[in-house]
Amino acid sequence: MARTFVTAEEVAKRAGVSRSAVSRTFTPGASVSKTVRRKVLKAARELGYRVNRLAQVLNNDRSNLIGVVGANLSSPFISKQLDLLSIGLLRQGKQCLLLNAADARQDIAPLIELLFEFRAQAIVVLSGEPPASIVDECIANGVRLILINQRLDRTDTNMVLSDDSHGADLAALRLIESRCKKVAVVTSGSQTPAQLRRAKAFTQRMQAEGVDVVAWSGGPTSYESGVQAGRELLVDKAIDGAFCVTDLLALGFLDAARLEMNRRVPQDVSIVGFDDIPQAGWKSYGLTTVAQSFQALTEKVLSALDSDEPETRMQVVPVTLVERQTAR
Amino acid sequence: MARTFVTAEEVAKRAGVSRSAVSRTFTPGASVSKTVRRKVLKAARELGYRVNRLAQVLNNDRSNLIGVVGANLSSPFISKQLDLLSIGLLRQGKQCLLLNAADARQDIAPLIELLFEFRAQAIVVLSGEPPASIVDECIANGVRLILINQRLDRTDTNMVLSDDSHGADLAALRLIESRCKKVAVVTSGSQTPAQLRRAKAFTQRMQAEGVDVVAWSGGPTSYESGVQAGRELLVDKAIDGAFCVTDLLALGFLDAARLEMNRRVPQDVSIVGFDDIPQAGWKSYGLTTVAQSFQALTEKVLSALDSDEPETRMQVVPVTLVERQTAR
DNA sequence: GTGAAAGCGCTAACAG
DNA sequence: CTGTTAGCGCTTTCAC
Repeated sequence: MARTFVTAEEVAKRAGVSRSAVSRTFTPGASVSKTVRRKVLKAARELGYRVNRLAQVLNNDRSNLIGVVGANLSSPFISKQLDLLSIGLLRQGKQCLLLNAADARQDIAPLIELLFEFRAQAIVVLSGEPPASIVDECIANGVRLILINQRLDRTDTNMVLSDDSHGADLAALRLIESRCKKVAVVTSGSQTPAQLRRAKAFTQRMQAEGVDVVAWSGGPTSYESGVQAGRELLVDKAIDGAFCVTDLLALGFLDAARLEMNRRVPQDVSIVGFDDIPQAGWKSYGLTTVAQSFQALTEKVLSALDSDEPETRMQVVPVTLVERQTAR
Repeated sequence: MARTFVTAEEVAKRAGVSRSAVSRTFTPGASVSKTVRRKVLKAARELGYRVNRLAQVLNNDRSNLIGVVGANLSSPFISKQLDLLSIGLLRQGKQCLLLNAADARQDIAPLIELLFEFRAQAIVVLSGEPPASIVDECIANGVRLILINQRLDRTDTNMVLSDDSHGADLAALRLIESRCKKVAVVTSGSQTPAQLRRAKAFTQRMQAEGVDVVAWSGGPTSYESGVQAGRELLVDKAIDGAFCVTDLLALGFLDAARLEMNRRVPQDVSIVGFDDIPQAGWKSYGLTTVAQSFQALTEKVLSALDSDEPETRMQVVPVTLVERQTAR
């Protein structure tokens, strides 16, 4: 079993040229004669040579490594983001170093530290909130930091986020249109900043309109938590509407309403979600929800990564209400 | 602004010791005196020093980088695998270099080449089939290759896969138990080897039992393709059972059956899926399905990565039938 | 236990 | 255009 990779030196020897000639052949804008180039490529092919990017970086200091940290990678929402992001990165010729925070409450600071050690050029945070000290260090070391759906109160970081408050407002207006008298707002126990923003904006609007709102919160951000919420809340026969700050919660709530608590949706209770994950569109659900544009979010992230000097610090991506069948 | 990272040399200077002392301090099994160590650590902290792993690798040649290539990263099945895998890797102190093949038909060879350039220690293939030449090169360069749910006809590669044929057999037996007379077997148009194995084993068993089987195939591996299959197949009133080689297909089929084709499930038609993705357990579905153990699959992969000399080349993970409500 | 010095594989600045 | 010569940041003999 051959152990070590072929080096440029070996290629040079075989091709009968200098090391630098080899290097140049594999450097985009270098000047090499056709003949030398051909000889080198031939030798390289025969030997199975590949540049060692790690060694390359040592000189360049452009690692092309983009750190991606996030938790809950199998949730429909996050996985979609990751999918689009990783495709885009590859297209930009960048590599994606993925660090899974395992669960959202875990401190992501150590992961970011690790990314420093790999000299990541930029770090994209899909979920979790980096402590201020880390943000400072990113800046100090020239590592670009991009936060998704995270709103930090500082102007020196890139943030791209969906318009949560407006989305929540759309949801509120829709439920008002349904003539709801008493609505629930359900969040998960992990109360991320985004969830909080949505719940708050929703509640404000509803109360402004004189509608009763009861808040529920608990469990992880999952289908099951939604079921639980439905089970507990719908004991109250007066509740005729619900805003679940996440589709996963909404889908669980919907199932609990119909299949356990014996409610007709939307006749007895109107339900609105947030995210527009694929499952929201499945025929058994047809969830009315506030759609985040995964595509748009990802594009903003990618362009922030690509530009040399990021002019925009906070980019808010618009959301839209997707009307399906769960709101009267 | 693109400030450069602090180097070991600077730390050495500040601590008043040699470079080597610094290096030793950050090398697990090295011999440094308490005092020197303390001085170094102090200086390092003050300066915000981090070892440069990239430079480290140049000497070590243990990059700790594990390449992961796959397509369809947002499908419930793949994303779950990736989630578990990335958590496990981190726990093993390895880093995950993620390359998204964008779509399954894309050749993954170039991605693997790229991984070579990064001197990945091992490569895990979540989906897609690497050409033989690439497999050879992995071996030649001492890069361990691990294929998930891929059955290559060679003994020099690590493969971990679910027991597809047995799973398909379980599905067949279950439908026979339902007294089905004419069943459909639905695969997606991308006909992966795994799908083919399932369909084949199922068909064989059914025909052996004298049951009529009609095959359907089309579209990507998605919910929508399942819907399409249901729509087209259930025009035939005689069909009273279906085996969808993937849960995503099964869920779509189920919805089409109930909501479009006016069938009661399981009374009129029994449906069995494969995978056991989270959605299969959602109350609106309650899909009877063959469960792959994501956990077990991942564990095998992780242990194959961890062991120095992989003894087992092909590891088959058992599957189980999860009885819910879609089979009579 | 410690420093000096020699690489790891590559790129870049500098003569020719 | 090409080879020679320095490094990039780190680890690792090897003497002391």
